[in-house]
Amino acid sequence: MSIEFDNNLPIYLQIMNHIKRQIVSGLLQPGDKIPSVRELAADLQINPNTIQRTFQELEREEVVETKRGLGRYVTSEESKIMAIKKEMAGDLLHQFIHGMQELGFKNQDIVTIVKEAVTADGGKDQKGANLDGRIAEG
Amino acid sequence: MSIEFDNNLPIYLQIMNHIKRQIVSGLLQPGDKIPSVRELAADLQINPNTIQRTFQELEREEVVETKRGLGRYVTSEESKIMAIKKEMAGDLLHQFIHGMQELGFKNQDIVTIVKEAVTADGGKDQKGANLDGRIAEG
Amino acid sequence: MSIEFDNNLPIYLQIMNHIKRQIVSGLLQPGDKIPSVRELAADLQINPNTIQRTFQELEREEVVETKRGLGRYVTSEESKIMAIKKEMAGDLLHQFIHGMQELGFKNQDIVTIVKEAVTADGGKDQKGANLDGRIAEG
Amino acid sequence: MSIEFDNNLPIYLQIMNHIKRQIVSGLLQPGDKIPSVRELAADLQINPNTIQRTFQELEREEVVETKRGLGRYVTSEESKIMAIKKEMAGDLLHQFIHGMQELGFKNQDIVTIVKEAVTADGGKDQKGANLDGRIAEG
DNA sequence: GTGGTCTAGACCACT
DNA sequence: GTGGTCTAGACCACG
Repeated sequence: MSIEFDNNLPIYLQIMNHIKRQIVSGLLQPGDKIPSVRELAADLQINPNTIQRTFQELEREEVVETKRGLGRYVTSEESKIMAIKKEMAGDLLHQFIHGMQELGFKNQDIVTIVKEAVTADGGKDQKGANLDGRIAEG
Repeated sequence: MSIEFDNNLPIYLQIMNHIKRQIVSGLLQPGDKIPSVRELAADLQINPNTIQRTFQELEREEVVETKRGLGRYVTSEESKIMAIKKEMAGDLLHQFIHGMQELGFKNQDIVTIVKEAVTADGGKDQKGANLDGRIAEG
Repeated sequence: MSIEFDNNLPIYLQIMNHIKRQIVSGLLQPGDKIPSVRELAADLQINPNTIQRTFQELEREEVVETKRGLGRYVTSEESKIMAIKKEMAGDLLHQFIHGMQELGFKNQDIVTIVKEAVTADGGKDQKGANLDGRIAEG
Repeated sequence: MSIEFDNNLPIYLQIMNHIKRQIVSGLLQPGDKIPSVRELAADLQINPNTIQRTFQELEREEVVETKRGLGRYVTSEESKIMAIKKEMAGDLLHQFIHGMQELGFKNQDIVTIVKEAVTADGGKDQKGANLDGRIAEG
């Protein structure tokens, strides 16, 4: 595991999101063991306190469970994972559409922009590409 | 002008984004005078220093210009405004598509979800609606 | 007359320096009439109060003199002009050499850099050209 | 660290330049920890907010980096430091030569004046010394 | 301990 | 009246 850290967001949140994404996308399966605090801390070169906080929060959200003396495991409740996926996707969607509307884009434009971005190269590094036409109209 | 403040983000950034959106969406035109520090501070019930910080950052991004002793004005370089709009839209787009891909959605699913969200109700509060089907497949 | 204004320095100071430079370099001769406040204000698109302040300061430095009802004139005391030239040149020189020394340049390097800059193109827009070698050594 | 403050320039800029000079001249090495906000504030008898502002600007220029919870460090990119040194020296050079030319000095005179100033006493307080001859000719 | 943000109130220079 | 800077003191999140 390796993460590019963004200075604006707390590290523990970034790691949290990273793990949630791994779970939601299936990379970590329900019931899988997750690394120990000290292991992950060494791996990511992060203060163990920060990792500890990450896990605390994940536990609070019932994404991982602690088995005493054995370690931490991804929750085996698949419905919980589904709920998280739905929540994360809903947040992304809402934030995107709301944001685009505030910038003055019309709904139809938004769909077109997404379609173009996605067919172009799969979404990597096309920041702003294909946007020019829409903006001129917007 | 009135803003609902979100506790997670610094106030000065929220005001900054608010003004950038007003400019980019055409509500504030190039060359328009923007409120004075004291005026906006009184209006929003925010400390003048915080407003000052907001404007300072907007100036650094060349979105507004100061005319000494007269006040601050929206930049009259329309190309700059276009660039900002493109940047803001590109960021939103990238964040959305990248995020959805990390959650395990396929490109075609992403397009469909956006299309449904947009045709449903115009993008307001549809958090998670219509997502269920796609998630089951993803 | 036209001046490119730098936002960091007060406008009245910039105009002041501009006029002093014109005098010192001979462009304005001792005894020459200088423009009236309202004339210069209109010409430079500057608030007349600012021009007024400019002239006040120039008068305080005895660079210009007012002849009542006739207008303002460049001082006819050539020794005064010489003194100003010497002062301005001395300031420039001191600021330059002191600054370069603080950056870690040796005296011999400073001379070489100036020589190269001056022989290159006369001092315009060669910001940093020919500096590379010296910096590596410095 | 101690600085003589000049009332004309904002304190935060003076501290900024002071630190940049320390870095550029090698007194602070790449990767070195710089004093904390509170520490430097106490040391210089300056309000911590002012120091904060100083560091914020240095960060914007990528001269220092923040490691969250740990402190601030001189950038380890030596090329960046070189670029800063080049920029600072270029600015000094340009300002000096351009200024002297505006005063009516010829290129050869400028070189001679610098040479004399530097050989005289190393650049300290020779304001105007040795200038007289040149000025008479200029 | 570190930096980041915010408030309150003040003074100054400029137009 | 405008923006720019500075002080004093406070609270918070992060590591």
